[in-house]
This record gives sequence, C-alpha cells and structure tokens, in this order.
Amino acid sequence: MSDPLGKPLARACFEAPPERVARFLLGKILVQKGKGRKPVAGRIVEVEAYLGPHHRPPDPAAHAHRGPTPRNRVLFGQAGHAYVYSIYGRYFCMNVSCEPEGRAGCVLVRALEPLAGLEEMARNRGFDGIPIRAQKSREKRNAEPDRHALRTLTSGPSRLCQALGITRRDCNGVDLLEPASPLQLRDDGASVGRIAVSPRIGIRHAVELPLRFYLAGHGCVSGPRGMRA
DNA sequence: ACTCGGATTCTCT
DNA sequence: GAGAATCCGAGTA
Repeated sequence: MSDPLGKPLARACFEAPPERVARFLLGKILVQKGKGRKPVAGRIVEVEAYLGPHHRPPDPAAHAHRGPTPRNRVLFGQAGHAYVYSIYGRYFCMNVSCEPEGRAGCVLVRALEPLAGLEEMARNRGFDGIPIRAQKSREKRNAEPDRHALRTLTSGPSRLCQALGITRRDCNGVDLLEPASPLQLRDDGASVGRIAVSPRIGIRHAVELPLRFYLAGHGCVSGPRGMRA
C-alpha cells in the first residue's frame, strides 16, 4: 500500500522562479518526521513568493534582495532546501529555496490544512487538546473537530512552524526533497481547486506586488475573511 | 559597538 | 483595531 503522505518531489520543480514554485507548492504536503514519533503533516494552502536580487524589478521585501548574508545564505544554495528565520523575537517562519544554485529566491509557507498528528500539533501550539467547535455548549462533549476550529493550529506562517516543531536550529538548511530528512515536502497526487492571487501580507516594501497565492475559499488560509476568497 | 525594525501572534477594547 | 511581547540580524560608524 502507498504512503498516505505521498512521495518526494523532483528537484527540477524547484529550480525555477518563485512565482512558479509558489503555485506548484499549493496542495503539496509538508511533513515533520521525528524518529520514533508519528509524523506531523499538513497540506499547503497558502504561500508567498520572494524574489532574488537578480530579478528586475527588485523585490525589497525579500531577505535576499541585498545579496548573500550569514542569515540568508541557504537561499543562494541548492533549490528545495528550508530557509527558517526567527521573527519578532518569538516566532519562526519557513521558506522553500528556489532557482538554480547561485541564484536566490524562495517561497514562504503561510498556511497548512492539518492532515496528521493533530494531537501533537495542538500540544506544540500550547492548546489543551485539539480545537473543537460545539453548536451548543451542552453538546461540547460530542463536538467533533472541524476545519474552522482546526485552522488556528496551522493558519499563519509562525503558527504552522510551532505546530510542526520547526525551528531555525533544527530545520534551517534541511533538504526538503530527501526522504531521510526530518522535514520534507511530498506529493500525494491531490488536485487543487482555484488558485487566488493577492498582495503579500505583513510587509512594508513592495506591498503591491501580487505574489501571494492561496486555495480560494479554503478554511485554513490565514488572514481576515476578505483575504481568503 | 550601537541602533533599528521586522514575511507575527495574542490579548485586550 | 490597537498595543505589547521580545531577540537577532543587518546596516552604520
């Protein structure tokens, strides 16, 4: 029987411009495999592209836009690796490196639909248990987890890092296409619906560029309602 | 050495 | 919708 979390992806799919890789990544699976533990996994439903310094016009919102530094060096390496950085002193964000080696560019993973290891996700996020939504309070005991309640687990670039236990120390520079890696991208063959495009969220520069891509109407996409249609 | 701001999230109001 | 929490990397000197 086949792996429900799918198969590894081809490197060539990532040696391409970030906008193309961004669209390609929607519907793919991100999985954390700790040894001796059950996998924690989610389907990618929202991403953003960040362009390298070779690109014209430039993308001043991208970490790589001024060239290589100690922090962003993995972005200039082989495609298909994880670039994990810390933000606001308390959170992490995770990107997938793109473009042929020597050229930078990446895709920020902004939201997942939880697929496996939900109990561990909830623990990692500091919740008592898996989020539920009850129609009436007295029905709470029988309430089932639903997509709306589950979105708080992985709806947001730092929330999903927390849920999957992704840290800079453990995951920065990891090869996401290598089956032995603790953090992997995989393809289970699922097809995606309509892809919506919008400006990127939370940036100060190049705010107008349409480089955010997400599965239209999916309940796990981050941001206010108006940003998920 | 020193300053500044950030690809966020949570907790209020 | 506003404000706080909180640290590290990058830029400047």
